[in-house]
Amino acid sequence: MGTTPRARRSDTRERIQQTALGLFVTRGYEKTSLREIAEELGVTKAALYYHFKTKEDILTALSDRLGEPVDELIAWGREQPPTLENKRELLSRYSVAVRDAAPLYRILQENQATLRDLDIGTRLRERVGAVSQLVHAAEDGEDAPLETLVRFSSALLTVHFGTFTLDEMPGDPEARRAALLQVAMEILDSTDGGSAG
Amino acid sequence: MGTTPRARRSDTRERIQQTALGLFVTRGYEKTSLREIAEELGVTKAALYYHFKTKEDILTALSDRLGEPVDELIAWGREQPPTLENKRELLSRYSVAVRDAAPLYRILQENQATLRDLDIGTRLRERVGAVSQLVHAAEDGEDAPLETLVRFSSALLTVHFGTFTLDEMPGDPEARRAALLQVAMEILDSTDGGSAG
Amino acid sequence: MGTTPRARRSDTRERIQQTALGLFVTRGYEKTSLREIAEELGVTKAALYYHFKTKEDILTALSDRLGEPVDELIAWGREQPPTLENKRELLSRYSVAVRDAAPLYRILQENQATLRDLDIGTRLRERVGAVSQLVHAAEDGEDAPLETLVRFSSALLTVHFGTFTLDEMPGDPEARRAALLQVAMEILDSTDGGSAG
Amino acid sequence: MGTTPRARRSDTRERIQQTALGLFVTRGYEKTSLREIAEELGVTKAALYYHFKTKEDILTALSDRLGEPVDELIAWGREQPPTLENKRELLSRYSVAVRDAAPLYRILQENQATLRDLDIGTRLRERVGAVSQLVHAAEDGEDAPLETLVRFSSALLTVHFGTFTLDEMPGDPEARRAALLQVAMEILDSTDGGSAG
DNA sequence: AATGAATGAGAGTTCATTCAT
DNA sequence: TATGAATGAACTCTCATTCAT
Repeated sequence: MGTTPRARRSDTRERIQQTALGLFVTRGYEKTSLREIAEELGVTKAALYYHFKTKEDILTALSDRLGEPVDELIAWGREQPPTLENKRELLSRYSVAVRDAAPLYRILQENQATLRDLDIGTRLRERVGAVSQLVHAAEDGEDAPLETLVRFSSALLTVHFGTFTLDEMPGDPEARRAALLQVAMEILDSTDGGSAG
Repeated sequence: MGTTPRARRSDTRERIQQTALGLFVTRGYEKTSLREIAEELGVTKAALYYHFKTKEDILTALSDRLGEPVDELIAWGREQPPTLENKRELLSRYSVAVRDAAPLYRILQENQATLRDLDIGTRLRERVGAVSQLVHAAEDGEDAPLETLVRFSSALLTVHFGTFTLDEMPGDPEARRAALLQVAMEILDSTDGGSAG
Repeated sequence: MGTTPRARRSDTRERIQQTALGLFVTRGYEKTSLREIAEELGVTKAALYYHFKTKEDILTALSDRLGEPVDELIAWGREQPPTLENKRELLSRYSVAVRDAAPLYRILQENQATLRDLDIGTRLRERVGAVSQLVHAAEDGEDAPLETLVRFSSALLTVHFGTFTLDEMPGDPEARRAALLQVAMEILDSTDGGSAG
Repeated sequence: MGTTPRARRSDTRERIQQTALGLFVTRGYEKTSLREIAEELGVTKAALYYHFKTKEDILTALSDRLGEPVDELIAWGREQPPTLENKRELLSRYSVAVRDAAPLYRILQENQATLRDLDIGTRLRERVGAVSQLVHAAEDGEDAPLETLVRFSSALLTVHFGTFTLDEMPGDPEARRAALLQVAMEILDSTDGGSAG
C-alpha cells in the first residue's frame, strides 16, 4: 500500500544525486563515469543530461544541498565579533555541520586535484577557507603571534580532519565527535590560558 | 673538460621523475597525461616507457625515493617502546620528514580517490597508517581512553595537515614548523598532564 | 477590442517557422537544434513535434511558402517558347522572386552538403535546376554553341549569386537589383549580338 | 614491381587527407564523421588523432595545400595597380587556380553554414574576399559607379560559380573554362566600352 | 495544445599502452 | 636510448525523436 513503484512526477533527479554521491565517495569524482551512474540507476546516460547540464552540475547540486548548513554557519560567524567564546561556538557548530555533510567534504578532500579547475571546486574550497578565516580572525587590531595562529589552526584541523580520519575507529561516532571537540577546545583555551597562567 | 653536452649516463630517468613530480603536484596525478610529461621534457611518450613500465611506476619511483626518510622513521619507531617520550621524538622527526617529502604527501593527499585502486596508493596509505599506529600505540596492555586516543590523533593531524594548510602563510617556514611541533607537543602533554595536574 | 492575450487559433505553428527560418539562416540548418528553436520560442521540443512531424518538415513548410513565387515563375516559363525575349522576362521575374525568397535560397546555398540527402534538399535543388533549364533551353532544334550556353549561365549566375554576394554592399538594394538585372540582360543580348555583328 | 605495399615511414597522413577530401566533397564536412574516414582507410579513429590535432585540422591542412596557388595569386594581385588589364589577367589566372582547387572551393561553397564558426572557414572566406576586393578595386581615387562594380562582380561570379555549376555539363572541361573566361572578359570590357561607345 | 521524461545512436576527443625499428 | 605509428577502450556530451499524460 502506498509506495509508488516508479514515481509519477519523476524522482529521478533525486535518485541521480543519491547514486552519484555514493559513487563519488567510493570511486572518486573523476573515476565515476556517467555510464556507471546511469547503469546503477537503470537509465541511459542521456537521461542524466535531461536532469543535469553537465557532470559537474550533479556535484554542484549536491554541494548546494549538503553544504547549506556550513554556509549558514559562515554567515552567522561573520556577524559575530572574533572573540574566543565565539570561536568555541563556531567550532562546536562546525563539528556538527561537517559531520552532516561528511560525504561532500570527503569528496572535496579526496579529489582536490581533480576539482581544482572546476567551478564547484573553487566554491567548495572557499567554504573551507571561510571557516578557516573565521577561526583565525584576530580579536583586536594587532596581529596574533604565530603560535596563537597555529593553535587556532590546530583546533580546526582536529575537528575537520579528525571527523574523517577517526571514522574508521570502532565505537560511538557521537562520542568521538564530542571527544574531538573537547580536545579542540582545550587547544583553543591554552591560547591565552598559557600566557595567563 | 666537464659538462657533457647531452646527458651523462642518461639523466633522462631523473628528469622524467622531476617533471612528473612537478606536474603531479600542480595538475594532479590523473589529470597529468604522459603526453604532457613527454612534451615538457622534449621527448616522446615512448621514451617514458623505455624508462618506466607504466605511469604508476613513475609515481612509485618517486615514492621510493622521497618516502625513504619516513620509512626509516617508521622502522625506528617500531623498535621503540610506545612511551610518551618516544612519541614526542617520533612527532618531532615526522615533522621534518613530512616537510622534506611534502610534494609526495601532497600528491597522496589531493589524489586519494584516484590512487585508491593503485598499488602505490596502498603503499602510500600504509606509510601514513604506520605512523598513525605508532602514535596511537598503547603504552601498556590496557586500551587508552578515547580522549587520549583523540589527543594523539590531534597531535599528528596538527603536524601532518598543518604542514600543508599553513604553507600559504607568509613568514619563515621553519618557524611555522617549530610552532606546529610545539603545539602538537602540548596536545600530547596534556594527555596525562591534565590527569596528573 | 479583441487582441486575444494568448494566440488566436494557435499562431504557434507560424512562430515556429519564423524562429526556425531566422536560426537556419544565421546558424545553419544542421547546427540549429530543435532545442534552440524551442528555447528561443519559450516552448518545449515536444511542442515542435506537435506542429511538425520532423525537423525537415519545418524547412519543408518554409520552402512551400517562400518558394511559391518561384514555382509559379517556373510554371509560367514552361508555357512560353524559349525565345530570348522570354528569357529576359524570366530573368527579370526571377530577380524579384529570388530577392523575396532570399532567406530560403541562402539556406539552400549555405547548407547544400547537409540538405543533399534530405527530400527537401532535392526539391530545392530541382527548383533551381528548373530555372536553369528554362534559361538554357535551345530556341530551335539545334544545340546552341557552348559559348551561348555559357552566356546564359553567366546571366543567371549574375542574377542569382549577385543577389547574395552583393547584399553586404552599402546603398539601395533595389538599385543593386536593377543593376544586376541590367548587366544580366547585356550578357544575354551579346549572345546573338556577337553572331549578328 | 616496387610499390611498397604499406609504406615504411608512413604515408598515412597523406592518405587521411585524400580520403577526407573525398568524403568532405561527397558527404559534406559535418556529415563526414571521423569514424567514416578511419574505416575507409582501415585505421582507427585514434590514428587520425596521431596525425591531426582535430577534425578541423584535417581541413586546414587540405586548405593550406590546395589553396596555395590562390594565395600566390592574391599576393601577385596586390602588387599590381588595379587597371582593367590587370583585372583581366587576375580573372584569367583565377579561373585556373579555382579549377585546380575545385574540391576545396566546393567544400567551402556547400558547407558555409557549418564552417562559419570554424577558424578555417574564416580563412577560406578571406581568400575569396581578397580576390573579390582585387576585382572591385577602383582604378583611380573616385568610386566607380554601381553599374561598373556590378559588372566586375558579374565577371567574377561567372568564373567562380560557373566552374562549379557547369561541371556537370558534358564535353571538354577545358573548353568550358575557356568559354567562361571569355564571357567574363566581355563583361569586363563592356565596362567602359559602353561608356566609350 | 503542449509538457516532462526518456531513449538510442552517435559525435569528437583523450588516454595509457605497445611494438617494430 | 629512443622514436613513429598505431590501437582499444573509454569519456563527456548532443541530437532528433517518442510517448504517456
